[in-house]
Amino acid sequence: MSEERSLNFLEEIIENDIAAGKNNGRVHTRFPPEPNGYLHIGHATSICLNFGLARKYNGKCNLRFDDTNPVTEETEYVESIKNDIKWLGFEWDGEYYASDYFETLYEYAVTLIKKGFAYVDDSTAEEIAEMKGNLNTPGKESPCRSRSIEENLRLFEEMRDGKYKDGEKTLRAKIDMAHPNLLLRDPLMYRIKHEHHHRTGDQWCIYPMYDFAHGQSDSIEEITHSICTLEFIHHRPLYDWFIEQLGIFPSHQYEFARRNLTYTVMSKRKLLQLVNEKHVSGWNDPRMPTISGMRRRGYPAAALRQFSDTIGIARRENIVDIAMLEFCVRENLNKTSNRVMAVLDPVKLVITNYPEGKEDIFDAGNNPEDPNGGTRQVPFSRELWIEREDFMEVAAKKYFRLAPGNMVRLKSAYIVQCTGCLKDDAGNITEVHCTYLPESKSGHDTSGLTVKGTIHWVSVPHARTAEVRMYDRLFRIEDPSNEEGNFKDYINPDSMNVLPGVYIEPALAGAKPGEAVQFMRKGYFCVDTESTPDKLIFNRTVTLKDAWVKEVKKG
RNA sequence: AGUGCGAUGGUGUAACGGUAGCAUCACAGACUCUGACUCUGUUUGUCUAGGUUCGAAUCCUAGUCGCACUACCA
Repeated sequence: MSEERSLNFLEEIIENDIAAGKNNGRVHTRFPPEPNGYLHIGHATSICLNFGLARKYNGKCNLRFDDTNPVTEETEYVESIKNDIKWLGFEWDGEYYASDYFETLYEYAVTLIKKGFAYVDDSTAEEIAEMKGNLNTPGKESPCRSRSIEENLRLFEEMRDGKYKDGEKTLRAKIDMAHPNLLLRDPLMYRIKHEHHHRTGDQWCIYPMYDFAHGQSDSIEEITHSICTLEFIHHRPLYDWFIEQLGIFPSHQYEFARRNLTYTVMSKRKLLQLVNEKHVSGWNDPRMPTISGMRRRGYPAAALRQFSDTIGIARRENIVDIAMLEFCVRENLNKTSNRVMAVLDPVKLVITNYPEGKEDIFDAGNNPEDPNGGTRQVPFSRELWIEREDFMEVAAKKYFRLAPGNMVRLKSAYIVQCTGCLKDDAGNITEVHCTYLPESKSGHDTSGLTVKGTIHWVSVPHARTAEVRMYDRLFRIEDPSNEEGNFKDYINPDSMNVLPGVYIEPALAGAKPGEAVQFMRKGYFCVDTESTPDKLIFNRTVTLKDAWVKEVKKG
């Protein structure tokens, strides 16, 4: 039955907490995106982690938008984020916004001022940076540090009332300007921004910094396990300090290593650049590692969940081979997608002993992996389209497709024997000729023959056409971010190859956007969102593994 | 340089003082009306040097290497 699976380090922490009766055994996580961009595969694994942990331990998981910077945040992103999480198959327990807590946060700040743990600083950004010191020299205390509590209270209220311009004053925590952790050298709690906020409008002109919003929001929601990536590890002492001084619910932060993928970039800044500079068509371009891009590409949500599960979770840096993701995609699609025939690079096959005008209709199984997958009808005639690469005038060794004298099975139809080919003046093959064996009809084969090769085909008079977009990796090297020079220098020039007139079998005529199929022997494809009944468009989701390609490469 | 975190096959992840395992990749073979899927097998690993111990990936010491932190971003 089910194998005993070892726990990851977060599950261990949680199980220990439950065993110790911490929080009465309650588990409450949260996924805290900032609504300033689209979610990517890294977020997807974080979503699976946070929601998955809550699910596993009968807990809850909130969705909380970390919207404390009105300059970059927009409602458009809120909607796309919610949509992506739902598509991934998760439901949040509470939908919250850090901006919901602005009033409470303000009161918390007042509390800290009253306790002498915060002060208003008149220093400019440059002065603050100057006084901060650096990695090996301690900082200097601001002249404002010794202001009286009464004055701080008055000034902070005036900041809120809009009496000061952007950057004129800040509220800082009073901790230790000589602390080896730079974040503890009197970090900023509030800054002035006369900006319109996507939810609170013009109600506020002071906004809390991440460090004075995130932990407090966790605490307000009584989050038990606040999970974030490793770069926030230096923030944890500050996270704990604020909670302790405030005496509020003690949420705890735990960090894990973000997961990187080969042949891609993950930072929002770089992704934004790809979009803005039109290297891709948008955030949901099928080559993008965004959730919306992968969805459009045809990656099933279940594959993303499986991927997240498979790669696990740890605290060491890593770069996951994209082959792992592709494996998960293939494994899911193999079980669920119907097989159909499409000829991407066509050459005509003429069956010289098949009467002109005659046709057969074959029932072809939709999915060998699914006994209840049903069948569809596929028309057959004297002239068929086949792949150009399925014929060789002189067969290479181990090549068992069409070549003069060779026999192959036409999938779901007859066995044919190649008799030769026609060429144009330039020597290009224009037609392949063969004869068929009537007694080899699929399902009623009495020929007694077995052939090594089976190829796919589409009947010429019955064929429909579609545009097929052949996608490949966006970058041509494993780790574009770590390479010398600009990451954009490593964009794969062949990341998208559009085939305008691919022949597809007629059963595909009514395919709807989002529908996933396997073009037999060619890969998994899905109908693009831009597809219409008049102009069908397919995206290549992922290729099939191809032992023949490897054989050819070996030479 | 200061502080913190980390180091297990090509990649990801287990082993919590007692047989270095799983997945993927690669390779070889079987099967096949998809050169797919499936099945079988193979190669490849504990950063280094000491120490503790009957026994060390695990504990200790010293080193090496990598990453993060010096935004009024999150």
